[in-house]
Amino acid sequence: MQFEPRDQFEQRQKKLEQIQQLGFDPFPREFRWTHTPPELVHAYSQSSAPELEANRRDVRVAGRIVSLRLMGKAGFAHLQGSGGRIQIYVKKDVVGEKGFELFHLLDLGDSVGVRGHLFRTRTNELSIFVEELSLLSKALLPLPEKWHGLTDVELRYRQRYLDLIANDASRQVFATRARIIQELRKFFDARGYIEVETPMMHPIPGGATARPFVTHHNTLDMDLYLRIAPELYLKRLTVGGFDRVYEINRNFRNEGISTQHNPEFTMLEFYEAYSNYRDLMDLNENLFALLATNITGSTTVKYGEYELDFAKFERLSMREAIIKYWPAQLQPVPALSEFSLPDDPAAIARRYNAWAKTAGAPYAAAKGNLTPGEWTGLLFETIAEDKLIQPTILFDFPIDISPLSKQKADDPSLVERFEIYVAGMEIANGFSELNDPAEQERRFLAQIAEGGDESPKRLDVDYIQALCYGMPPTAGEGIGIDRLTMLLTDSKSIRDVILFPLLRPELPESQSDPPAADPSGKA
RNA sequence: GGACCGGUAGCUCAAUGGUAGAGCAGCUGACUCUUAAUCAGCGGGUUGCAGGUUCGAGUCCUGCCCGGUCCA
Repeated sequence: MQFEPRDQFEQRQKKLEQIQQLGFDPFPREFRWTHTPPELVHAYSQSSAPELEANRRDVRVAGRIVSLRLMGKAGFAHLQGSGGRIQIYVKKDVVGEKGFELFHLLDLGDSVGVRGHLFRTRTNELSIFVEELSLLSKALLPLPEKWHGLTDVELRYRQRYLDLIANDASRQVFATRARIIQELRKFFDARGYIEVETPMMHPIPGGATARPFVTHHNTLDMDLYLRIAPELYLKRLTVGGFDRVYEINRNFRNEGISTQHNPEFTMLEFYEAYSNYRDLMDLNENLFALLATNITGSTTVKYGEYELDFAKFERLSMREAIIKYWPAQLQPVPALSEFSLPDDPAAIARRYNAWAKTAGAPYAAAKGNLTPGEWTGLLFETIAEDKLIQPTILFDFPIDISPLSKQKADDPSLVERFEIYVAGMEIANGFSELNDPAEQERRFLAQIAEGGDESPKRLDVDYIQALCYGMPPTAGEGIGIDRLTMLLTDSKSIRDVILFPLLRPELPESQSDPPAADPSGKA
């Protein structure tokens, strides 16, 4: 075992041995504490020095040493734990010869426990007057610099534990993420939903259009796919009579990595029988306003340069969004009716692209031949998506890009589907679920016929069979938890809200070298 | 995949093509109310990797690795 910086690592190991020689266990098994550091700071913030002296408070506190000021026969340190820190004062007279020797052998980063009583220093800082000091765990490697913390983003992701120790803001993000998930559970539990867990390994990947990760089960000798979405299993449960179900769990998509994409990401999916997509739109407006208020204290949330207002959602059809954000320099603006004839979306795209080339605007680049609905979707992504900053419900999707949604009664080229966009990001996707097994089979077969990496290879007969037993009219939705957390924590990269985002592994050479004889002659 | 930016001590950062530095952390010593403790002294580098240009490269060129941002 040998890590950089070698000199400090060895120095700390030497101290560890000295601590053992004093008779202390450098890695004891437990410490009984009465308060966390932030609990004390909060509970006694108003207690004056005379009050604390008159009414002695005995406490036992554990934490990591994050600052250390030694002065001859006394010293101060700050203990950090549970997201707060408190100062301790250690005096040789009080802790004794051995206790003070231990204090001198401590380093920044060590975990310690103290027993003592509260007092205030001359500068009025609430502190613990230590009567007994225990080492709880020796840190053999030094912490990042105390003043600037850890700023190297690569190190923050690779060694998240250091980021969490050094950067309180990072700790806060993940604490907030946990509260968001708690709030979501409360919201759905209160509405009579039950939480379920469905398979992460699927024999046929389904429920989304994405390239899956493949793995293999040896005993059954079968390939399995890490799920790209839980959708088809959750809908089997609505067939089974779970009329309101939700699941919060990971999805896996074998695709690119960006500030908005991680190959594994967390999704909330929920299904509600006897409701349609309009009901879910209303539910979302309530949910987002409530979440924003409970998490940030207000329905208006700062995100980068924007003030997002979750109290009001704009509702736009996909076609309306394209028209609304159609470039002003390119006239005439297409009319709504121009999207309905089979050849027209492609024609609109051609006209847009011809202009985009000369204007240097984003290009609606199609891979292969697109159907009219695919053209409409592509036009939306190219022209409008990144303009949807304020919370927006985008609805009326083309059927061609919505294989699991129910058609609109008055226009079978469209489906009862919506997505929620905030800060130019897709946050949620919901629809009235297609529950006609014959129509679902036709759509699956069309997908398979189209081929490609992102299409299913086999018909999910089992799912069609489930629909044949009758699925009630149902509305369902998925909400991306990572992106939602980004919005509510003002984070601009998904990696800042995922504890351990996927990174390319470091070159192994640096740490696998056996320690050789030192050729430099130093030592 | 492409463009641009970055990688220097454990951490945070300097260094016209001309002797690789500072602060923090570390080590030795002093100090019984400090708090970015202070004071005196000391050690610490394959400048991401491999080539090239040059009398001389952290700096310029080429390739590669890792990361970031934007685009596809």
